[in-house]
Parts: sequence; C-alpha cells; structure tokens
Amino acid sequence: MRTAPTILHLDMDAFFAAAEQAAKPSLRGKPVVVGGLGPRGVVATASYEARRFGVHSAMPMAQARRLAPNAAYLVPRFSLYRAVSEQVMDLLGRLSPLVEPLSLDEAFVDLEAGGSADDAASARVAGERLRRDILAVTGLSGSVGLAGSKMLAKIASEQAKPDGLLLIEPGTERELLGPMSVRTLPGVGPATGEHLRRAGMTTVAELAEAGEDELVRLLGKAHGTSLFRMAMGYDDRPVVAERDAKSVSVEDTFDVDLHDRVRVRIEVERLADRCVRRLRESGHSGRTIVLKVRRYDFSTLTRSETLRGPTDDPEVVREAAGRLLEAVDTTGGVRLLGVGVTGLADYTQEDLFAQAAAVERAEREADEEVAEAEREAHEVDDAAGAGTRAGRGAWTGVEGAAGAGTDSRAPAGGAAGAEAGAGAPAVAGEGVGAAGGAGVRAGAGDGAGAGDTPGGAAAAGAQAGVEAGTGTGGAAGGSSGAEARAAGAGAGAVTRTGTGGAGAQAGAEARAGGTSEGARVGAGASAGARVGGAEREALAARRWAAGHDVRHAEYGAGWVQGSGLGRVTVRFEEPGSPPGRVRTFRVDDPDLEPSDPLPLVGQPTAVEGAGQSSGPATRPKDLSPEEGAGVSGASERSRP
DNA sequence: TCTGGGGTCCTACAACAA
DNA sequence: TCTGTTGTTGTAGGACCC
Repeated sequence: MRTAPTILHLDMDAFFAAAEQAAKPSLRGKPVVVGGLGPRGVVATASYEARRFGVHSAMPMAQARRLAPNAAYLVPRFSLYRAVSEQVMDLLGRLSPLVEPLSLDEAFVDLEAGGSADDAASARVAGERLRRDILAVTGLSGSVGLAGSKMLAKIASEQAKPDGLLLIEPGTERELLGPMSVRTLPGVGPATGEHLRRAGMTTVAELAEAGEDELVRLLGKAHGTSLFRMAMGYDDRPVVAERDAKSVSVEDTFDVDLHDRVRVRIEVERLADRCVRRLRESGHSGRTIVLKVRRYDFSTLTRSETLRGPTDDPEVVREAAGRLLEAVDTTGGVRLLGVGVTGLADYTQEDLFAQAAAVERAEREADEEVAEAEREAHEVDDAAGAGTRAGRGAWTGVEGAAGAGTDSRAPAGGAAGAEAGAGAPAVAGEGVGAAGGAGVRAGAGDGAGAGDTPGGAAAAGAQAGVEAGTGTGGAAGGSSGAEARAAGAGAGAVTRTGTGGAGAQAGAEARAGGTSEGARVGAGASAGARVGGAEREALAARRWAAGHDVRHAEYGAGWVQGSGLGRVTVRFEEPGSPPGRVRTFRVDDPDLEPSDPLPLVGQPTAVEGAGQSSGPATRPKDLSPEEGAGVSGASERSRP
C-alpha cells in the first residue's frame, strides 16, 4: 500500500462495441451488440446505447435480441481489437516499464516505477494525458482509475466509467469502500455474494466489521483472508509486467447437442489438434491433458491425465483426450467439449518412440485430414480462400521452399537458394518426399486431383535440425498435406499437418509463421466442390460474417451487414468516411472479397503531448479530442 | 428461456512417501 | 513393525474474471 496514488488502472469503454462503432460510421450513436450470433451465443460487449435497453455482457444473445431488436449484432473481430489493444499498450509502455495487461482492454500501470508520477497531482496529469493520447491514436475512450493499490485503482476506473478519471486519495479508502456492495470487491461473484448475503453482509463495511476469523470460517482460508484485507483497504499486490501462461485450452459449444459417440470422439480429436496448435504457437509443451465435457443439462465435468513428461505432440494429446473421453458418460447429449493442457513447460521432451512413428502417423493423418478439411472449410474465417489467390502453398508460405501449387497437377516440391528440396512429382495424390542432411530445410509437395485423397505425405530428416515439409495443394481436391519434421538426434522433432485444400488450418499455421499468404490458397474451390446447398449457405455465412470487412473492386471498402439466400449485403463506408450506402451482391460475386480491418484513425506521427500531436487524419467526429481533454471537470467522478 | 471462450486460483480429497 | 503426522502430487470441481 503506497502513500501516493501512483497505480493506474485503464479500462477501455465498451471496447469491442466502441471499436466497431469507430470502424463503422453508420453505427455511431446506435445500439451495437458484439458476441456469438449462433443459437447459443452470448453477448461479449454491448455499446452504451444498447445497455440502455438492458443488454449486458454474458447475456444470452436471444435475450438481447428481444430487448433490443433494432440493435446491430456483430461477431467479434479479434484481429481489429488486438491491433487497437497493441496501440493502447504501447502508450502505457511509455508511462512505465511495469505494465500488467489483464485483457485486451484493461491494464495496470505502476507510474512510480516509470518515473511518470510520484504524487497525486503528477498522477492525475499522467492519467489525463494518457486518455487524450488513447483518443488521438485509437479514436476510442478509456476510463482511468488512480489509487495507491491495484484493487482501489480498479474500483476507481469502474466508478469513472464511461470516459472519465477518478483518483482515490490514500487515506480515504475505508470511508470510500464502506458503503459499497460486497460485489464491488474483486473475487466476489454471484456465489460468494449470495453466501455473504445469507450471513447478513451486503456492504464492504459489514465485511470489515465481521472480522477476519468470521470470513475465513465462511469462505475458507485464502478467500476469507484476502477478502478481509480488501475490505480494510489493504492490498499490496505489486504490478507484475510478465506473467507466464499456466494452461492452454480450446473449447466448442455446439449449436445442437451431440449424441453420436463417434462424432463426439471426432470432435475431441479436432479440439486436441487445435489445442496443440495453440500450444506450439505459444512456444510451450504441457504435461497434463484435461478433457472438459458439458452435458445436455449444463452439468460440467473435467477429466485429466498427467503424462510422464511434457508434450506438444498432437497424437499424444489426441490419444490422452480420447482415453479420458472413454471414462465419461455422454448419454443424453453433449453440449460442449474442451481440451486443455496444463503443467506447461517451454521445452518438449519428445518421445523417441513417437518420432519413429511420425512418418507412419503422417500418412494416416493425411487421410483423416480430408474429413477435417471439410469441417474446417466451414470455419474459414479470416482465411480468405475462395481460390482467388492462387500462389504459394500454405507451407511454402511459411518455410520459403517451393512446394505445392494450386494446379491439380502440382509440380512437386522444389528448393530455393541454399535450401535443398526433394520432391516427388505427383498426379493423383501419390507422392512421398524425403530429405536429409544437417541444417537442410526441404520442401516436398504433391498435388492431388479433384476430390482425391492424397497419398503419401511423409518426409523425414536424417539428422538433427533437418526439417522436411510436404504440402499438398489440389485445386479442387480438398486435399491435405502432412508435414513431418523429424530429427534423428532428438532435437525437438515435431509432426505437423497442414490442410492445403481447406485453407483454414493451413492458414492458421501460415499466419503463425509470419505470412498470411498461405491462408489464401484454394479454400473455396475445394469447399464448393464438396458441400451441398445448406452447407454452402453455412459456409457463406461464415465467410460473409456480419460486421467483417470486405472490399469490392468497384465500390471499395465496406463491411458485411448481413448475408443469406445466396446474397450478401454490404455497407460501403470506412472509419473516416461519412455513413455509407448499402448494396447487395451474390455471395460468389468475383469482385467482392473479404479484407483486413482498416485502422480506426490515420496513423499519427507523434503522440508526445497528444494535444499537439498531428492527430488522426480521419478522426471520428463524435470522438473529438476536446471531449476527452475535458476530464478534470464534468466527466470526473468524485465520491460524496 | 437460457447460460461463450479462455483463462486463473482455490479447495477438497485420495494416495503416497518420508 | 505399526501408527500417526506432514508434505506433495494428482485429480475433480467450483468460483471468478474479462
């Protein structure tokens, strides 16, 4: 607990919804709801206009639609939010090296550690300048809390919302907290709140009066002790800049409960693969595999298994998850499945036996990937696809070696520069590439005919450090490729699979590798050849998801307002433009393609003293910096 | 009229070892 | 050798957060 209010908490106002409003001029001042649009979706964020109708976070989307039928309903665009978040975090980093992000839109900053403030006056100046800078750089508003502890800074920013700043003078904490609801304190949710209410405690003052022993008796040691300290205004948790991830998990809620045991098993394997992908992207391996099952009645159970050593092998995780599934009764239906990995390590202790099996496994996976490809095709999200960007294959996009082409008779893998390649020219999915040699990275590709099942997709390096890739790209094939990266000397052998035909999975891997080129290859072509009418509709709905950015050859940038019945409706406007006009196209209109989010404001040249900064070239008119600058007066909240 | 996804932390209990 | 205690690990579930 410090004597000066130099811990800052920033919370962006209705972040997702505000970002969408900034990106879409026609939505400014209107109710906007961002969240899952499926039958089981929930609200992630509602704009302040939508909140007036009673819509709030975590509310079922169906309920939100009843309350605010005329609001704009959009799916989240995390790529946009991440980009804005990075800009904001960058600004925070200028205040102090000690920045603790809590989520995309929230962070603590230790102003004292950065030398930006050492008393109330300088902290207030830093907080107000930060709000101005955020507005200038992103066009969005954020609320700032300043206090001598993290807990109070967070409470302060909450009280300051929206678009305000509140500073809590050290020494006034108990007086301030006393009349507040127990639910104000971090860690008191619905269950604990109800527990305390039954014990006759509804305000923070009543918690403090009850005493530590009573709270420990009610809530247990850790929770009781920490709650008592918070009620007393004590909180000396430091701002921690770097936190190691402790687990990685993925989960899916299904639109309709799954009853077929085989299908459940397939979904678990898919999730295991996705989880491993995420695990690898984060540079981790893990030791404990966790399976999560939510049943038809919403009861949730988890089963876990701890391995002898950490792994990032998809086959190992898949098998463990499969074993765990065996022990779960799924009769009645499954609503949600999840696969997670905990006990993370930043190295992989590869099982030598698994390495030996890698090649054989890659072949088997190639077959399985065909089925996977169809599924993934439904999930083509920001992987643009549609075969409009023929070019390098997914893996070659990552590795830089020539490989699968988009022709149905793709020439096989080649080599570029110092990289050696060995490939087998393949016509109908038969082909095996192998490469050897220390430090050599080789690419091998095989092309499959239309609708063909790709054959061999195996490659193995003979020595440590060898990386061999095999990719398969069939123009109409929905074919898949498997890359086997094997190392004889035990140096981090990894097996990977990529789906060339569907684009989605390969795209994800390609992005991880730093290029999105691979994401563009051959998605629509394979999907279109295989899916039926209803599925095609679902695919189009995914591709033209409400709110996503598009570009039309003639009309320029816009966003999807809706799609269905083979049509997609686009509003042509962009962050700096006036509200735009709406036009409707066929979902397969060749002039229309998905595009990346545009910056919310023009890139300013300097942020230093944002009042004098060049400012955005295209600042949204209802988010002028003057509004943000006026924090000290009207928008600041103060306690009576 | 139902209840997402990705996390963290805590508690309880059983098994086991020192 | 048996018993009790304590600490650790694995497992399952719950609460909470954004």
